[in-house]
Amino acid sequence: MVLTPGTAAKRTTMREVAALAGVSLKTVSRVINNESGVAQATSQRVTKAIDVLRYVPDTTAARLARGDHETQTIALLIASVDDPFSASLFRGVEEVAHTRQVAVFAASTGGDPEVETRLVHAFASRNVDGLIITPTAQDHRMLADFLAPHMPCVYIDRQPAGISGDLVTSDNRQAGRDATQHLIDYGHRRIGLITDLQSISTAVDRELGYRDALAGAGIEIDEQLITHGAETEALGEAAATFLMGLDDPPTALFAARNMASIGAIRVLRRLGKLTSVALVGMDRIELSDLIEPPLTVVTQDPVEMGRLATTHLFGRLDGDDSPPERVLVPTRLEARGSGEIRR
Amino acid sequence: MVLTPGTAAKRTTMREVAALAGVSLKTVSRVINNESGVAQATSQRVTKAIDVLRYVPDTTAARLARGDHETQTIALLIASVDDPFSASLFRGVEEVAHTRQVAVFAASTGGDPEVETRLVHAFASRNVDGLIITPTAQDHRMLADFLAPHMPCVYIDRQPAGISGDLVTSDNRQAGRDATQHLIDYGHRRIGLITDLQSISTAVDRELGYRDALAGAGIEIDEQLITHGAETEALGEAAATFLMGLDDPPTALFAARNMASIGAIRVLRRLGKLTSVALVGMDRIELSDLIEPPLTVVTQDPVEMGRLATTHLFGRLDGDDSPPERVLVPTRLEARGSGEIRR
DNA sequence: CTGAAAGCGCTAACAG
DNA sequence: CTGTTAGCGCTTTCAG
Repeated sequence: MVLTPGTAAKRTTMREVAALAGVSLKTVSRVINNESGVAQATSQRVTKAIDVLRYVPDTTAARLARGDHETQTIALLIASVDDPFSASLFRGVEEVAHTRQVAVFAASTGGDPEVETRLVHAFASRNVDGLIITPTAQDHRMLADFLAPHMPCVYIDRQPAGISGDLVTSDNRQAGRDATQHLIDYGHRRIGLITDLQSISTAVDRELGYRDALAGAGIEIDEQLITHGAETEALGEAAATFLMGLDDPPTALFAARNMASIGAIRVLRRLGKLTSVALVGMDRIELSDLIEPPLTVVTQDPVEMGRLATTHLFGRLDGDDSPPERVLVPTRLEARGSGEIRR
Repeated sequence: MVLTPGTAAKRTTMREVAALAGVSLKTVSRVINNESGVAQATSQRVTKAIDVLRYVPDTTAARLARGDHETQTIALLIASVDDPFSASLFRGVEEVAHTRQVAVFAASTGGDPEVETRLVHAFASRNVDGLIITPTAQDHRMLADFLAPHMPCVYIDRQPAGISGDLVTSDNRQAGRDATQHLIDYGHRRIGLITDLQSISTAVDRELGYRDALAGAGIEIDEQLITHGAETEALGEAAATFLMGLDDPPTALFAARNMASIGAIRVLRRLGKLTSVALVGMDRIELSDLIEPPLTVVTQDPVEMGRLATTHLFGRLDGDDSPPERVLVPTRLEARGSGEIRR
């Protein structure tokens, strides 16, 4: 069967269905919406006409007519739809959204505040019921102010700058503490930290956890061992290279971001130090259990984060007007080898 | 700054803006749409009112009024938003969609025909301008028939069963040929094939390529060496275990799917045969260059596939009504170690 | 330069 | 059980 591809066609309207079925508009409306009180025969004539004309109701017009302000649509703004962590957030969001028949627009901000703003406006004018956003480094006061009266927004993964809205995030400080403590437990005192931009709340929190653990163990902090800005694999490599090139290099590394972890592995492998320098990475990374030694990581649960954020958003849509809430999702250290190398 | 979360609120309407600015509806409409012929002063009063009321135009109503049938929205149905290959398709789609200010709904079918059908209907009634679908194994005649008059659809990755619509796919047969020929070149004659369900066109094509190469080399095909259904990592493992357990086991494996590749690696590693049995995998897999030996793969270019499909879809939306087209995207064999183990 | 009237595709409220 | 009227938020005529 070969179909003509069919360009943007004019849609069949309810009026045409009514005409073909020989009934009024309202009757068609009734059968579409399963309203009671339509005779079997009439209903069947209408259904037939719908089939013949391949009629698809215009929910958009229905919503308008109903004076209903819900579009059953939400938008998700993430770093990139292509990034495994973000994609898992999406998965969780989708799971919960589907239970409500809510469709989700997803888009990548690429961490660019301008893109983020443009996307928020684009989705707002499309009447999404709410938003879930991984905020960029920008000050979010303007954006939140813009959204506040119109539509609920739940932030996910990162704390937005300058405001306090609903937030679902990992317990990043604890993650940093756990990773660092684990390395301390294996005898390390010079632990290099490879983390993201300081404008990103997760990076800040993980660093705080790192500092907590060192302070708790009475280890003086060497600021030289703390690097920032490992946004990409390449920058992670650069940071690891820098650290390992120090006069008194660290005996262990905590790579506090998935990309940074991969960069660190590459550098250690290149230097032949994969089995002598301890490494704790972050996030689940495909195949990281098959390298030698398998990578010890602190994992987050992005799917659950997505679920929680969406549930929260729906709560707001259902009228929950309690103060903004902060949901902390626990992380887990998974010891698999690379983090258990003694000094 | 603490904001009241703000539940689903009633939006400001154009009428209210007009009232506040002391002008008519139409004047507000004019400034919103940048129509010429509005006095500076008037325009400014309106802009002010818009700001004060935080008015966001309802594009949905605008479209309805305009009799415009484009919503600047498309839908993407993929296996899972969480799967790396699918996510990259999405990335490509997004890239092109954004150049047109088109928003994209994305959703996972999970390979379930019922879910797929439900999603198609859900998006159709939301008036998406078009669809991009990775078809499930189902017969697509019904679905295509349903869509044909209303909205263009481009299939991506897999050939839909029973119909011939626009399709963007990798040259899977060539991929299968390349992988197999590569192993033959390294002296192998017993090559195990781990591939997906036979209802999936990509799996069938890769198998055809496998058969082509063997036939071309005059090697008789041992049907025992051909396994199907490796949809998941676990099933990939099962297949590899089965193959390696044969009386006369293969000396090389072609794992024709990303998940299958990972499963095969695990099995070979477990058997201590990672360096003695040659392995060619499929698709880019994070860290697969860091295992020992690094994984040789045939890679696809999903981002480019996403771009092409979207460009194609927009072509249809712009009135291109030429016959359905099949776009083949080349694949590339990347030799990195595991595939260059001689018999 | 600005406004009033009509109507997009649909549903609500009320009739019959 | 079914139809009529009005109107959602906006844009298009077409007049001022």
